[in-house]
Amino acid sequence: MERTKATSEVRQRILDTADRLFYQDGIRAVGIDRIIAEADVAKMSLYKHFPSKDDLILAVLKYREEKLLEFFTDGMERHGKRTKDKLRAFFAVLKDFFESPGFRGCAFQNAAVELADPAHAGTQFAKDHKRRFQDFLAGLVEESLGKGGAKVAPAVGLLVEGAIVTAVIQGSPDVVDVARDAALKMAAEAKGL
Amino acid sequence: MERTKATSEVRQRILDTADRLFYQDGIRAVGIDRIIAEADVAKMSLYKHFPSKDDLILAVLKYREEKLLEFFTDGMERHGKRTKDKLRAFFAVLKDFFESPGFRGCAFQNAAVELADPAHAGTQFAKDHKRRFQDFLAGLVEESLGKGGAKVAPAVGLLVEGAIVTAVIQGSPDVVDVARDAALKMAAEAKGL
DNA sequence: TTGAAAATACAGACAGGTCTGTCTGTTTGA
DNA sequence: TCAAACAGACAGACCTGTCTGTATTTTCAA
Repeated sequence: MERTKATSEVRQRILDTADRLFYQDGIRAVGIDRIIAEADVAKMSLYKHFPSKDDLILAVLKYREEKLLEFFTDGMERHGKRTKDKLRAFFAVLKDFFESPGFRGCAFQNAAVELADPAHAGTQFAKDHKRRFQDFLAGLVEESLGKGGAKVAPAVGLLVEGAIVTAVIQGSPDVVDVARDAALKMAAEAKGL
Repeated sequence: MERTKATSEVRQRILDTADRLFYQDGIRAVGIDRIIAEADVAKMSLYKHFPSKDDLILAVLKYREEKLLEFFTDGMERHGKRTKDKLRAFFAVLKDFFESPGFRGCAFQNAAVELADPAHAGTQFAKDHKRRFQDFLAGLVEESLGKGGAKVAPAVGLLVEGAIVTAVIQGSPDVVDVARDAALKMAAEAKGL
């Protein structure tokens, strides 16, 4: 297939560079000129693939969600060999995430804060992503607890979100242990009843 | 007295306006020109009170922490008349916060995300604020549970942080109920043991 | 009480830089 | 030949921070 369009190497280079810079320094702090310089492409190439910066932002968020899903599914499989409990494996991957170089929290959360506009497509996407992520997490909890999982999944989600923002602010991944222990305890008690 | 200096009316107007605009639209999205226009002051007046925008940002964060402390202490006293439990009163005030007009999450969290620079004085202050806030919360938990509170306070903190970011993303304050119920349950179980 | 000096604030031009997005023209490779 | 990418000037808006000069208010002494 000569779908050069969809898999254009230039387009991919722009996406990778923008993703890295947006996450590292913030969406508003990174200009188009810097992206094209570091991606080593012409300005018109960028604007051909992404008609505006807002379009690029949205494309980057979609791209990042793909990579994040991959990171978690791969990671859980890796950790799943040692840990039977899916929830425990999830928190192990979350810890990997916190410890990954350049970790600066949840890109979707950050985007929503930076955009500061509920009508922006990026904000909408961030909201949708959080719903999908919560569904994913609720699925894991239910695999561990059965139907009773639906009762504790929302609270586990809050522990995870809280751990993310706290890890960024504190500049330390240690808080993930607090979240994991609390989540496992909640799960154990829900199972006990 | 030279009270004109410390409580200068112009200075206060700048602080109030900048606080409102920074919280509403974001620190980077709000320029000096807009602040002086809405505060109805001259540009040189602003730069006399705050030598740079970074100085203004820091001053606004300090100012906001004062107001936040006031909001919570006042609110807890108000709710405390109906609720004996301090932790329960805290979550009632948190709900008030989520429902306040123009709610857009935690200003310190937002500042840390927007500044995207661990060395920035604003980022440092945000980190310090979170520690103080967590200490405040831990104090409440211990008042409810005695020494056992130290065990659950960190997890309660994560529930609160998670609730804040989730309320913003979802655009709904309802999630505070999830956090409250989970926190009270954790507290009750810690007391039972 | 009055009048001059000093501090404060206002008004707005300006410099030098950045931003997004457009345009023209050239090069490259299939 | 033709589409994609490169190179870079450019417009128009915005940014922070400086500067000059005027007006208002406060202070304090005669």
